[in-house]
Amino acid sequence: MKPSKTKILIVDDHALIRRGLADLIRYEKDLSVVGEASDGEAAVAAALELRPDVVVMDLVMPVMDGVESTRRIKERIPDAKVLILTTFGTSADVARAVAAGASGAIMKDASTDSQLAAIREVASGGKPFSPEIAKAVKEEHAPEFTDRQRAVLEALMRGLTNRDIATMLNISADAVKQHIAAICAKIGAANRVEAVAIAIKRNMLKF
Amino acid sequence: MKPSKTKILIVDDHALIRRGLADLIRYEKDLSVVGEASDGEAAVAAALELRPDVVVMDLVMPVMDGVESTRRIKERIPDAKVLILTTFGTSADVARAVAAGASGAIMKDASTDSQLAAIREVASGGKPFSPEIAKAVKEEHAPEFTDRQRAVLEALMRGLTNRDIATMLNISADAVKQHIAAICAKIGAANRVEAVAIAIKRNMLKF
DNA sequence: GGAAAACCTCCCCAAATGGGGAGTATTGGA
DNA sequence: TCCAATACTCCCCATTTGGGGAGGTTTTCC
Repeated sequence: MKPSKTKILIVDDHALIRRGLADLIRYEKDLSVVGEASDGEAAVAAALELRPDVVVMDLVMPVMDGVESTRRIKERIPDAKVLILTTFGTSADVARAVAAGASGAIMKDASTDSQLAAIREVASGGKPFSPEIAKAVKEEHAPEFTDRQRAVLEALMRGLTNRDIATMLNISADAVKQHIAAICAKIGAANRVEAVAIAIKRNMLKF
Repeated sequence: MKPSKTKILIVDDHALIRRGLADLIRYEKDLSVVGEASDGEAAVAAALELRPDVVVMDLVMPVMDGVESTRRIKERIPDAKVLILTTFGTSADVARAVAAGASGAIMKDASTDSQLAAIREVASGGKPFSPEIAKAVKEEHAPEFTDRQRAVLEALMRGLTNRDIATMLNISADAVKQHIAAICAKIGAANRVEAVAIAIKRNMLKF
């Protein structure tokens, strides 16, 4: 019996990405794809059944996203390592996925060599991060919004005025103004318009 | 000599997607990957050299995007068919790519079967579109912006005031207001804030 | 216990915005 | 040729906004 291969579960809603990754891993002697899943919920089920060493996980998926799926997998199988595969280095979701138990994150457009290296690194207990992601996480320093700020931002996105938002949240219009000022200060926007643009760009808002 | 295979050029900045697509095509007797490119500029050069029958083209890429690359390839090699491979069915870029000469468009998250079918269909002169894309293109009915409106929208996104934009474009602030009103009317936004949010969501703005 | 952060109230005021209306010029298609 | 669309000018006026400042509460963390 040869030394056992690292068992990998691939989770991505794009068949092409799954196929690319599987093909990439196929030629590696120490790695082996044991299963694939196309959404977060299926990933949890597959992980429970297949007991992979490493789960390569996309973030944006239907049914259940990568963050929630990571959380559930780590809850039930703490030994499984999760490597996030992301398109956007600037996403706050990466930080949330790490908080949920992910061991590392790599860009989808990184070289296949560095992707393989990242898989091996999480397998051996390391915490690999793409330079872009490390930079983004460090620089942005999680300028996370409070619940209130997020609620205001979502209302702004829908074109509501301060008065509308105030009514919706049962607070005064002045309070809304202060929330908006806090949001702008936090992300360096000149006004509500830029604030919404920046928040959407940085994936800080669901839509 | 067997009947010649359809020659395919793969253009995508994600190595995993290129690999997935190449692996997908490898097992098809009538199709053959003759080359790959990771950006729009390289795609033009590769197309000129390799003379592919079909170019499978991503839209979002560094250096030169898929729309411009499609335009240049069709200019020089009118016989080459371009099949757009897109993540977002709602993108106005798809409509622009078709205007630039693309023969069809398929979603990245479609089944591999339908992706292969789309490749064969463009090769034989057809115009395949994913149901989502056809629907989006039809429903949205191309609420395309004029150049002016796009310029204003991009300025709004950066948090500029009407006066700032007026100065930038060398027009009056009132003209800017009218452009904004036209934008809002076109996409059904209540004000500039929602307009920016909608435009970004629908991928009508580069950022 | 005290500082910090989040959240809220009210006030004032200047600037920005949005919604009218009224008119001119240019362009491109029916 | 005329109509529609685009693009611009100016005007008025009500509403919205941003930026102050000056309080108050609660929760959380050191």
